[in-house]
Amino acid sequence: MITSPLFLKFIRSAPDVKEEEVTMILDHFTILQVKAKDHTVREGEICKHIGFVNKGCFSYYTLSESGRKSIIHFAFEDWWTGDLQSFLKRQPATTYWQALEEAELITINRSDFEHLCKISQAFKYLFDLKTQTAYIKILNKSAKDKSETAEEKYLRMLEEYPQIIQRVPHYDVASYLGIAPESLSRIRNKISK
Amino acid sequence: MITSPLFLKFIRSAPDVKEEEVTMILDHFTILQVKAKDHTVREGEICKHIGFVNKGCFSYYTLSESGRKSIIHFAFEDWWTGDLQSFLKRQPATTYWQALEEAELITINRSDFEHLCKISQAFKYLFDLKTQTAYIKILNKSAKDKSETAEEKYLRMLEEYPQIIQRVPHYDVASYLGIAPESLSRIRNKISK
DNA sequence: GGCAGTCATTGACATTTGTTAAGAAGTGGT
DNA sequence: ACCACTTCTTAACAAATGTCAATGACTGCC
Repeated sequence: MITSPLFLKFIRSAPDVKEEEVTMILDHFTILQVKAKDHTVREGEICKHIGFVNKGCFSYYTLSESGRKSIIHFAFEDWWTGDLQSFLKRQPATTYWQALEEAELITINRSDFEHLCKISQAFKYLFDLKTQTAYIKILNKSAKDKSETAEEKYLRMLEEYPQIIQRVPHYDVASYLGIAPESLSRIRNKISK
Repeated sequence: MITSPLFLKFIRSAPDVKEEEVTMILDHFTILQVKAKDHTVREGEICKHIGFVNKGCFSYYTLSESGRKSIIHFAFEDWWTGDLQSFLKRQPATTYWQALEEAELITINRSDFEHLCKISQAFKYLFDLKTQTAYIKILNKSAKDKSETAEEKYLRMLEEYPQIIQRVPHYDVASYLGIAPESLSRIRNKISK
């Protein structure tokens, strides 16, 4: 039985959800311990489960043809992990998901997910809302990424996710910002003065 | 009564949808003619309706504090328009939506939308799927935008949306690519050789 | 037809960022 | 404690992009 307060809070945030339904939802999930640097999804594989980050943090990225890593985003506590396209459509994944620290995921597999969506209005609601919110967020981010300089992006990141620079290797932060690690160093140096 | 083949095709793409339900869905929509350069949404306003682009094309963008325009994307035939966050949450919009050509929208207002989602499983399904697909698309795009040069982004845009460069002012294309109009000119000049 | 305004292009120059290489600092394993 | 390895930083130079200014093409209006 899942007891994570973080996850419980998330489930109970659905409108008018009864404890009976909460319990039923929880029953569909499993705890998964992930070691630092392990991948939970790799390109080409079918993503078998999505997971709620109860502890730790993940990066998700793509590799270009030339082998260049491009970090799309990080997932900290309270976020979901997994290649959505691969999970939902049972297609090969196009992204990698890697734990940057020892982590704990609260996971659900594809068939349990489908079943749960059918029997729980609350869970379906939460999932669709999460997708909607994430979509709106990345649209806004996309606009800012186009108009800001690297330094402005870095400062905005510090405001929005001050934990990133502490918990994530700087070369991954640089990739997330779309710049070279050396450029990030320069920017940090300039700011510290 | 809406007769647009494009819109009908979209509605009928829902699984197991009967003609009765299709008719009911259509009844919730209204045709809106939009003149070139008119805005359907402005920052600060509540977005009253979302619209299916039956004809024409739109740009949607944000204005930074310094007044700088930043094009998030374009919407051609078969896309939806409207500030989703504003529409769904009844909050002031953060984006502008502008017709770049004379256009025709098939629109629905907020309360009809809510009603329709409740009475039509098919419509709710189509809307959530559209959001999901758009989300996945922009995630993939976000990754590429970070790792590609401006020239690569321009070439990719030409492959994915060859119509853009014909139908949209180049300074808007440049903004969409996140570069200065002069840089776009240079890239086009270089490629044409 | 002429005029004003907008848009795309070009060139010169400044600024930013990438690349390459080197070294310093930190980390983990034995 | 030592070594190997990774990460971060710095410097010098190259490449890409932004900025500013000027020009020509085009459009719509009177």
